[in-house]
Amino acid sequence: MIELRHLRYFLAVAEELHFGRAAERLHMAQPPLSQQIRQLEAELGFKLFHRTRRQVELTAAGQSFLEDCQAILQRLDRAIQRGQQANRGELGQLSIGFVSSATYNVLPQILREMRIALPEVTLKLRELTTDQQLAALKAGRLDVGFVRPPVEESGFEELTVWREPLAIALPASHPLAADPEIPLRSLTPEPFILFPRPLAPGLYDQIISLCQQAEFSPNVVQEAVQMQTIISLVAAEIGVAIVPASLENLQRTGVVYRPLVEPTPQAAIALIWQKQGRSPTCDRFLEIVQHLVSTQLGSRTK
Amino acid sequence: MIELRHLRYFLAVAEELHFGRAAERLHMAQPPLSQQIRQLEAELGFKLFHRTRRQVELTAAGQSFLEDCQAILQRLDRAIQRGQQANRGELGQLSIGFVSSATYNVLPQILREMRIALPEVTLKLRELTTDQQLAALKAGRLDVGFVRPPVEESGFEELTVWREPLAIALPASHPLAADPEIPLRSLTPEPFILFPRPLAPGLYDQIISLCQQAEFSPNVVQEAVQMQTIISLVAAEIGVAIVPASLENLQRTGVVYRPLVEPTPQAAIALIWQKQGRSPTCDRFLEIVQHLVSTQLGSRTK
DNA sequence: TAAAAATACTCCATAGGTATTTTAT
DNA sequence: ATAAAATACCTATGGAGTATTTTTA
Repeated sequence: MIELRHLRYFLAVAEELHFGRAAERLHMAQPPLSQQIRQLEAELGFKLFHRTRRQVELTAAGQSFLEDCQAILQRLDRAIQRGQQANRGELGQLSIGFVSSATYNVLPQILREMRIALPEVTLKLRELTTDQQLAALKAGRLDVGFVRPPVEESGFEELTVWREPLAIALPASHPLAADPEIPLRSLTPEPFILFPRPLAPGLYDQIISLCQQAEFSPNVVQEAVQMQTIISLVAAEIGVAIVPASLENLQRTGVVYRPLVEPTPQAAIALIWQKQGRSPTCDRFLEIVQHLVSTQLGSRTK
Repeated sequence: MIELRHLRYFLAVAEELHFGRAAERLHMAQPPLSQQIRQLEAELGFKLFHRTRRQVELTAAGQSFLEDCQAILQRLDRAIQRGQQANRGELGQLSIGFVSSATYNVLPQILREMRIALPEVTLKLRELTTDQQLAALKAGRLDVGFVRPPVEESGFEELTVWREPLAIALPASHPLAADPEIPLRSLTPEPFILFPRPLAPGLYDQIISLCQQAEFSPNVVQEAVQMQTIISLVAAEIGVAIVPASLENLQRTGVVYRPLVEPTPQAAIALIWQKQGRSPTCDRFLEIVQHLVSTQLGSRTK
């Protein structure tokens, strides 16, 4: 059976064209080297060298085999390198889920950082709702997810990466748009646009309870799944919406964002991942996000 | 030190994802297999498998390494195949020298045959004079040569691959061109075009002695190295030339070829090669030419 | 408790060493 | 006569086997 030993020995002899010197280079005696080459030739079924006692030279077949051998040994070195890289999480791919609103706050900076720190990692980005992400994480189709907390499921770890107040999105033509900030109670008679509760129950409940503190129940005239759609409906003057403040990064003609006079609950985005069975790539990603949160994103929290 | 054994074992375990079954497939016991994989992991510096006693699965690094391993083992198989091919002379390259006139008789068919029989052999064709070929053969820059005999040098083997009579090339406007064949003596007053003797002494001497049998010495007004040039000079009405009959395959307006009335010596082309140090490719080529000569070229000899 | 991998040990095949011979220059 | 590879023989490392233990689902 051919072993790498044979190839390494052959390479040395082919380069030195001298069994004695090759053996020296390999830190071994000459007879076992001769023996191993002989054995290799027997396995291959052809002679590698013309031996004329006084000088050794490659046969045509030996020349051909030499080139392949060099490539094979080189390839093995590369394979080891790449394995070690993958082991350090510097190679591979990472499936990341995110709620649409994450596009307007944490995602851009995190992706930028990833491209710098782990350029060889391919990111698979999938916009999904919080519950879709939970399902995908459990099925192993996602490595991490940016969701709207709370997450009730067990088996997950969680890191809050973003906190922000709520704000009002209203049509630019609306009379209240003239004010720099808006008391919640003044929205009592307004038609509201909201997303279906199962989509992000935490955020949904925060919005409803905020209204209830102002002693009214929002008059929901339209539901929409994506934040972009909600804002489009506001632009169409269907109604107003209470949204996370970072949505103001989604500029759209006909829509203005105004802060609330009252203190609002903080809408959070959390990064979640499975406690067990993480890939090294995933670990490296978590380290990077953790570092970002503690240095930059964390301090920006409003 | 990593050996192919390790890679083969790893491949089996990675495919079976089960040490017991993999060991079975490898016709060995399970403990030494576990040991070898463990050893491989130690050499590599990273874990290949997540072992949870009840199930084995590849790590990310293991996945990466697996792909490379498959490629490496496949490449080795191919390397052996190619080495064996080269050993049989079905792979490699062959440097072939030839005198310009060989282009008009033996070369085309031999090259055609080579392309069919040994398509993987790259032919390096070099048009050289007989003496240049001898020098190149001795220096190892040529494997074989098609020359004009005789070859005086020792250390060569020789095979006559072509014999042909001599013929007259003369301007179409020449009065003798009207005759179907020409008596040599009628050329006595003509200006002759000939090549320098060292270029092909055998053929040169044949031409001169032919003239002397007709009791004249040719009046050489112009020398030229290549057959093409000689024919061009005939077309330009500089003179007439005695050439190997197969030159009629070099049709050129203004030139006609006529046989001689007298029997002429046979101009031969021989294939020569060094007695020692031939490559397998060269041997295969010689076999093919030998076969062609004995079946087709030989019987065509005029 | 049952299935599978790891551990402990034993053995022998063979890689590699030493001494010597052969061979070609 | 000499340099270099081949041959002969020996040694001991380590690959592979058997028996057993450990682990977790």
